[in-house]
Amino acid sequence: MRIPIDNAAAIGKIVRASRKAQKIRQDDAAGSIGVSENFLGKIERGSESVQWGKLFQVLEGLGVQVIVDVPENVAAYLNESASNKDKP
Amino acid sequence: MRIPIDNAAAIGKIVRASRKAQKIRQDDAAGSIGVSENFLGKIERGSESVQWGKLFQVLEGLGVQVIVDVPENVAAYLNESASNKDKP
DNA sequence: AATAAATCCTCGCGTTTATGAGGATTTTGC
DNA sequence: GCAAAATCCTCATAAACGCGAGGATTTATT
Repeated sequence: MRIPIDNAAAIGKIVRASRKAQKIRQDDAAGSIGVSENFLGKIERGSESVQWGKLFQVLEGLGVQVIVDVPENVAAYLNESASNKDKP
Repeated sequence: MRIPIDNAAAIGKIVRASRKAQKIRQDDAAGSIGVSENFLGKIERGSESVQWGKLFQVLEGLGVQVIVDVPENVAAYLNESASNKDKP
């Protein structure tokens, strides 16, 4: 099930729902993922000032896959300088 | 074009490619988005310690849509306590 | 090759984070 | 409605951030 993230805080609801779907407490989830309970709570409440790396770690730990949608022409600029033969 | 993010640092390549596809310099992109050039560079280089809110702001500014993929059963736990009639 | 442009990196500074522990407050189960 | 559990919030501290400015290094242009 794919869900678009419209604002930074929206990721919190995803995290909470994912955790609850697995029937585990904040406390335990935080512990097994390797962050503090306080921090996980902050994420779930929609704090935007959390570190990306740690947030990603939580998403991974809860089985949430992150996907980005970019314009087609961006593809030509990925693989930085790996024989960029299609750049206009 | 949808691209899965496998590790926190991978978002950097997306940001850089998106910026280059628009042919704007770090300097200008950073300015118009409202962050420092230094910070945008950090993101593009894959720093994981940047704040989620600011990273999201940059993604938005560059037209990168963020999507998450969660297990189906998570849906029942979104809309926190809005008549959750389908929770097992 | 040489110059100019763009990106990267370091430094110091003020501010903010993440954590742990403790106690409120809310939610859940009986 | 009560008691227990879960979540939230506050506080203090060490650590790390984000910014600005300056100079290196890389990449582009002629």
